[in-house]
Amino acid sequence: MDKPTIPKGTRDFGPAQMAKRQFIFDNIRKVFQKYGFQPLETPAMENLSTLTGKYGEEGDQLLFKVLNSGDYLKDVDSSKLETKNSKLLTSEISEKGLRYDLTVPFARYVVMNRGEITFPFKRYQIQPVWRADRPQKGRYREFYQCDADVVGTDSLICEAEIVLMIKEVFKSLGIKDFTIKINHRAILSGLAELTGSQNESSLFVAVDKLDKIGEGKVKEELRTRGFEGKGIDSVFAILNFKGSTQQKIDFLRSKFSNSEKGKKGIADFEEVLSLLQSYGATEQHVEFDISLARGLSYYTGCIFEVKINNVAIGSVSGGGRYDNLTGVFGLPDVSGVGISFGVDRLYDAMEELSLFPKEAQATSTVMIAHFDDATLRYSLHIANQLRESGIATEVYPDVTKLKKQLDYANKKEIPFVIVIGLDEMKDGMLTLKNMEKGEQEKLILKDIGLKLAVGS
RNA sequence: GUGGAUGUAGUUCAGUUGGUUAGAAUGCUAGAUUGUGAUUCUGGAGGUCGCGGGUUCGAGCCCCGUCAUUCACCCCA
Repeated sequence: MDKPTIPKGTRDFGPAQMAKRQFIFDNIRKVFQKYGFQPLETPAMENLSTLTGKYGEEGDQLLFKVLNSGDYLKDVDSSKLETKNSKLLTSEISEKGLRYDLTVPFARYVVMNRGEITFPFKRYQIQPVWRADRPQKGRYREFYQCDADVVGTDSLICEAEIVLMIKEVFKSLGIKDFTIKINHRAILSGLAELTGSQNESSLFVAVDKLDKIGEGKVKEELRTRGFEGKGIDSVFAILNFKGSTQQKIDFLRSKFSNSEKGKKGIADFEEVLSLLQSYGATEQHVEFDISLARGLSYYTGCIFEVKINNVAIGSVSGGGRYDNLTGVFGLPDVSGVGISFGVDRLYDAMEELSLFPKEAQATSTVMIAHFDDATLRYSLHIANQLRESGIATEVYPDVTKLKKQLDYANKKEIPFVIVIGLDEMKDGMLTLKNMEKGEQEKLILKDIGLKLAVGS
């Protein structure tokens, strides 16, 4: 029998990891709720027809597909089997797939429940998603996303509040050095117009790699994709412009005098900045990045991406506005905007930066050690009273040497141990040991309760 | 889908031009300490060297295959 394993790109999370992950989830959830978002869960599986075609051709290949139940080959036309064409066969033997992100299932939900939903609808969703690509650093086949989206309004207040939420989430997690990159798809469209090419998406994909592969390679890629030298030069004249946000805006405005799209993008972006000011927020952490494109093709307005500085991991959060997402499900003209936090990458980054606070390593506050059946039995009602005061308490369940019990408490990083022997049982003065300092004192239960309640 | 790297104790790794019985640290366990952990000292358990084949008198080491892990590309959060 081989040792058991788990599938590539998946992970188990032990108690220590879970405590830290919960810390991240809890903080994100609190922020989402504070901004008026309500929870939603959707199934792990969606109909394949819901998922395919939403993420581009590459995305379709990364979908995990679920085989039909029962004898799934029985009714397949044998001539189709003979072709060995897996794409052709997929639709015959699989009609369900694991969700690839949370936005598309959300759009599906909105369309299905349009009658009951009050718009604007603000929902958050914290669930795993699956992608069948090859795992590497910061990339998993199963990972959690924390999404907050608003649909049914095109108010730029939503964009501004997304920026505020990002700031709050990072503040609560203790991450100080991060950058919120913002751009607007219409600005990119304006850029595309300058090249005179119709091939917008190729331009976006190439430009998005700018900070990763550099100007030379981006130009090379654009050339091989059929962009003209003059157009490329005009794009880079803009991309290479250095200056403050306001200077960038002014510069772009001069370039976009003939571009309706470009002008619209700039106006939106300026409005978001102005709204942030009205909230009393600063532009700290916010960067106008004209090269930011983001891959998902459904974005149409402002786009966001958050990077933690000085950590070699991809972006930990991203989002944007999409005007047409519900359109593919038959509900046009519903605009939405959303943000997604990648918990797994946040975890990796925070671990690398040693940012998890002590509280995130949740364990019992106190353990009760004892010597024999009588003291063990006596310790049970002590435990009960401590728990009634809201103190996380555990009793060492076996009668064994004190050394072993303390060893256990030490390994679990339980900060306090109450030692109960015959003496303690007689006079009610319990021995409270502080495991960190190694000190101990004798106290009555009530005082121990007070002390631990304050400490925890 | 493409390319590189790595597979030796529970874990992290060492292992000489191929040479006899494969090591260390850490962890685990028992004791020094019959009411005190994380530090100290002593003992013990723990390995089909990923798997299959080949070369050789002899393979952890060389060759071929295979599987797994991992990094990068493509792509993407």
